[in-house]
Amino acid sequence: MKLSDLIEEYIKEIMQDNNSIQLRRNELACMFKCVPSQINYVISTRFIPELGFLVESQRGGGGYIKISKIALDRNDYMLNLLKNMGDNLSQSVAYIYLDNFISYNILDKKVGELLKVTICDKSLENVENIKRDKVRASIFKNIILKLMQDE
Amino acid sequence: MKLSDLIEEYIKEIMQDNNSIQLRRNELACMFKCVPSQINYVISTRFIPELGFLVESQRGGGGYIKISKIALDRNDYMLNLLKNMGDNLSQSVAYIYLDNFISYNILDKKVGELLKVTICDKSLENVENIKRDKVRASIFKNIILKLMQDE
DNA sequence: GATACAATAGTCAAAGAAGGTCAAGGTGAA
DNA sequence: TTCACCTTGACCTTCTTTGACTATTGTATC
Repeated sequence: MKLSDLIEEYIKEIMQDNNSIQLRRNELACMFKCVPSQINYVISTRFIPELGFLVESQRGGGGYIKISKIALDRNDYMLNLLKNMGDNLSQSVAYIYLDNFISYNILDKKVGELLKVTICDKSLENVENIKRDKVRASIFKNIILKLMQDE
Repeated sequence: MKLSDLIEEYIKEIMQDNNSIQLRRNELACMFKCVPSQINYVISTRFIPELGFLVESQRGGGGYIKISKIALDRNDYMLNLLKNMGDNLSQSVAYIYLDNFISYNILDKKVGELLKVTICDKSLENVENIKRDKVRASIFKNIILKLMQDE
């Protein structure tokens, strides 16, 4: 398993019983025997707003990184996504959105995984590379619309 | 015996007790003293959907190739479709297939309707007209595979 | 209060670690 | 000989790890 995954797991572990935690970046880096910026990498790829996390930090003596779970209303979330996602969507970001749908019980896990398949690079292999993210965005928007309609 | 056959045999061997395995491409290539792309060749010629396999992969550090068996016997209808549907699929025929899936209880009605959205003409509006049915077929095949995945 | 220093965290680009694609050339059976 | 299949290597894309450099904040000193 990758270092980043381990760090992610560790943080999620200690967040299990807390909606909000505070970390010392250097301490964590030391604990996992990596450079401090690795922690930033983990946070910026796995504790993003799209996944329902809010990150705040403070530099200087006594500095910290604070991670909180934020409560999202499902419709607000989807509407927000629709408005802000733009016309292009990469596979990895799409997966993050779908994982988020799963964790907010908007989608059943199996259905979420099935939807990943409909927008993965492999399914879209016949679309030219440059247009792939655009097509994916279009499919994804229509999925959202359908999900909102079913409400 | 050819190298490709040996590699195929090896993979099938370790799949005997597992419906799903993960490989490291380079490791395997090293083990068989061949170039890594040979592994791709083996996979793309011998672990294809028509033969009952689903392949997923991840690049980058900690990357992998995952091969799963799909449940062939349980899914005659879908397998048949997969083999016979060809490389192009119109929206209307796709809808018929999905409706069939629903009536055979392969899919929940809601999920089926959601999947229709992912392959409808509107979702694929950014794909050139001539290529649309081809892209749809690709997405559809991947949906079938995922549905048949034996996990 | 201003200044300097120490203690944090952030940014970004390069290097590393996978896997993917494609086309050219090799090989063997019909 | 030909054709289908196999093997190889150069080049591409994606994700992770590392480190040099930067920015901010708290604290001690003047």
